[in-house]
Amino acid sequence: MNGEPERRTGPVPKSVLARGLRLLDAFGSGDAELTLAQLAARTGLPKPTAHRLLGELVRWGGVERTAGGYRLSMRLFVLGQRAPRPRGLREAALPYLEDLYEATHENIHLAVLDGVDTLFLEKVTGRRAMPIVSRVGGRLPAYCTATGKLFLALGPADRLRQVLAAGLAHYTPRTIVMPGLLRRELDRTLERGYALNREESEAGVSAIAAPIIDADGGVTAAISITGSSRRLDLERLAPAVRTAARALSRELAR
Amino acid sequence: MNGEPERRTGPVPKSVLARGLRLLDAFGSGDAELTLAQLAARTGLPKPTAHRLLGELVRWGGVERTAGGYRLSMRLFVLGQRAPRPRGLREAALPYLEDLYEATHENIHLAVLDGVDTLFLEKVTGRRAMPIVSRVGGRLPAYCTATGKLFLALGPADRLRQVLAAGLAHYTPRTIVMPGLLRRELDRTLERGYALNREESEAGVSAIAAPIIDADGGVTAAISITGSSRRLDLERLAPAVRTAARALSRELAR
DNA sequence: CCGCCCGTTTCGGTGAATGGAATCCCGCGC
DNA sequence: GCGCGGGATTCCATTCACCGAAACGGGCGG
Repeated sequence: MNGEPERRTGPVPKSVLARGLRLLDAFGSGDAELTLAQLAARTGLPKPTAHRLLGELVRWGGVERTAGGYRLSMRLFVLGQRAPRPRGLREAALPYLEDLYEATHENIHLAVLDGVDTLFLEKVTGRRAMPIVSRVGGRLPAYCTATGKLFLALGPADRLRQVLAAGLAHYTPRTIVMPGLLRRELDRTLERGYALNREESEAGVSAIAAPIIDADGGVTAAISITGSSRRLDLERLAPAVRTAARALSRELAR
Repeated sequence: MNGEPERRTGPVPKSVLARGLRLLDAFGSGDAELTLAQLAARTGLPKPTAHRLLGELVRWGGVERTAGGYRLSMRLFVLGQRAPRPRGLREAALPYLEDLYEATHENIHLAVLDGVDTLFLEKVTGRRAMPIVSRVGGRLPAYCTATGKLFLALGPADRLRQVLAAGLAHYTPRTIVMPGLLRRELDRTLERGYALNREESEAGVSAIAAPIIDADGGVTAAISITGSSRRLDLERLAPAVRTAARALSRELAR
């Protein structure tokens, strides 16, 4: 009936804390602000309960009231910045990302694997770069992104199995949706040492990515250059991304 | 006895949700990970209670267990990125910040006022920029930063009153701690239209900032260039920051 | 004017949450 | 090897914070 995606994951938890946290989760990336009724519907909580818990979240400061709704507040942003895992990585990577941006003036991403998705931890962009959908904190399926292919190609075989089990969907006509073809593509990725995305996630958009490797030889992250298919000569950019990725890997391993 | 700052703000709340959220707040920016005992002490919660609630936070995913402790997780970072207020501003500002970085190769900040502090929403930096203490999500007193002075100089008079009430402390020998001198400095800031910080927050570090103005003429944010006092010629940088700030203001007002 | 849907408030019953106490599990010193 | 201190974890009887159906108020559209 309504355009809202069904967000309910299992039954409503009985514990107050879990219910309150579910309210936070109910805010999707799409929605700037939500009404009480929407939040109650999404979380499955009775309206009075949602109302009471939201009141508490507002008092805490993580949520703020607006005329006719609720939205996540800056305080939550600040809290999130304290998380050590993305922070160290982002701060170490930033200089390298800036170098790549300056050299290419295209979109530069830092991403990690999260489940079966590539999750963008940082995005450096500018006026001259082609506008694309990705956002910091946003995600795309691993199988149709340059960074994601690295996690699949260089990671344990089980990862790919999970991705295939979850199913491959078309994002563009060029998205690789045949498991066999994807395997071939990942094999090539592995032997090349870098990954490509030729309009597989967004029409007209291509990318090249190189892996960040930890001391044990595992892929922990990836950096990519993304831009207009027409303008980008991916192969020509390979040395730059790979050099940056290798330098960052070395710095992180220290 | 212990080096931990006293984090308790008032008495322990009785509501479960507020208690759980207090556990999240207990993670300062300094500490990568905390033990159960530390968290219980900081929040004032009995150990079994803290243990139970942390278990729930871990199940939710916002906190993760490590060998011998707890830490904030990537999920919290992602959640924070969804907050609309900082996000729109950051995304709009990024191209301008990149331009400034490319032109100067110094540290570029985007900041807003939060209470009596300047809060950094974005930081663009690189290898050639002087390393400084500021971090995304971090804060410094408004009275000793270039961005902060703008909020005080261009904002309502009450802001300054609050800052003075909170007290002025030395961060460096050059920090302005005399209310009269600070007023003079803010007057000059107001008439110039941009703000300076000459080693007032960190030794050897200077900065220049320009304000982001909304449609009603209020300061909503500020951008700054920060670097080595020796290397930076602040006055020479003024046109660049001011132009960027004015352009961003116009874009946001649209 | 009326019906609809939203947000807000009320309130008595109840089970989720509580936290003191007991237990377990180290690492350390002797 | 053995006792000891400090942290983490488990138990469980008590209780009070939480619940949510129901009722209420208020704006909007028909």
